[in-house]
Amino acid sequence: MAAMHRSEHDACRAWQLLMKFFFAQREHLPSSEGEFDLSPIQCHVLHLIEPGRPLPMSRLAETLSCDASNVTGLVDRLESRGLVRRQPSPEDRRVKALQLTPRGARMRAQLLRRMARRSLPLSRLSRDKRRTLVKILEALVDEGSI
Amino acid sequence: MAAMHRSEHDACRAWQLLMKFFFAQREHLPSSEGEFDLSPIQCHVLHLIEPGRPLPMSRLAETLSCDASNVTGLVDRLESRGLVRRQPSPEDRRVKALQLTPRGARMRAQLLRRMARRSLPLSRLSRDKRRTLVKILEALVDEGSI
DNA sequence: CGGAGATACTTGATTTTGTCAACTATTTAT
DNA sequence: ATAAATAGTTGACAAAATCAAGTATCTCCG
Repeated sequence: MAAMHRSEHDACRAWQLLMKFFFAQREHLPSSEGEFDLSPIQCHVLHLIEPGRPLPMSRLAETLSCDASNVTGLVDRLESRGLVRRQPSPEDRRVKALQLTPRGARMRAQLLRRMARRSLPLSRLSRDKRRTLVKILEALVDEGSI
Repeated sequence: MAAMHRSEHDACRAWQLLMKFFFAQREHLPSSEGEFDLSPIQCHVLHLIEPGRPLPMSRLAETLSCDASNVTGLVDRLESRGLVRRQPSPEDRRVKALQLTPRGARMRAQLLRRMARRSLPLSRLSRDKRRTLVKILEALVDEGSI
């Protein structure tokens, strides 16, 4: 620890903080407020499927860094609640793309609104910090290359 | 979505990016490289127990925003691997404080070193950005108040 | 002092997440 | 045309998470 370079130390610290934030944030997730009955992961999946932008299951597995069979299970549960639909792709009949049902889209919108609301840790940041954070994270997640 | 204020939009985006980063990160976790046989959560718990700083199980449950019984299970598994010890507190005989065993401390150190080195996305950031990120996350997680 | 209520942790039942290996169907590449 | 790769599913199972109920201990108040 003492022998750690400054840059290493920062990377390490950033990792720890991100993990802490991840867990801390679950407390504020709509899931724990009863009105939705969604787990944190289900919330995240709903967030990842943008309305009108079908998402192949394989891409979801990639984004979640998990096994494809896990995605099958996640989607099974979301589908059984009528939030998501599997749509077979015309170009490649192996792939099934995920689409929000109208109910799923409504739920997602509610979710986003709820997460953005006041008094959550994120909204307590100054505007500048929030914009800076977004920029740094965009670089990290490397969304530009998609 | 269209009706969302700019600040809400940023908070929302930051939330999505943080979640994405969290999942992307798991791919690079030591757990998935075989040499340790620890799940991401076990890594995080190990990270949270600082050597020489016994951590009451209730505080761990708080930090993880989860039920106490979940912590019991997590600690059971870590204890059975000889990484962690439950130490009954002398002042309050209800609480059990978690301590790293020598083996646990070694594992934790390795973990930190490994997390800092690796070609993680984090190390691609400039030094300045990394420092800024750490500062903003500290504000988010509100560690100052501890 | 003594009991009421709060707190820390455990146990048992149950659901959800997550992994792996094996399988089907389809596509790509040789 | 065949072989190899890819997308998804299934089944078996471990790990993570929740809830309700229970034990032990502590705190506080009359």
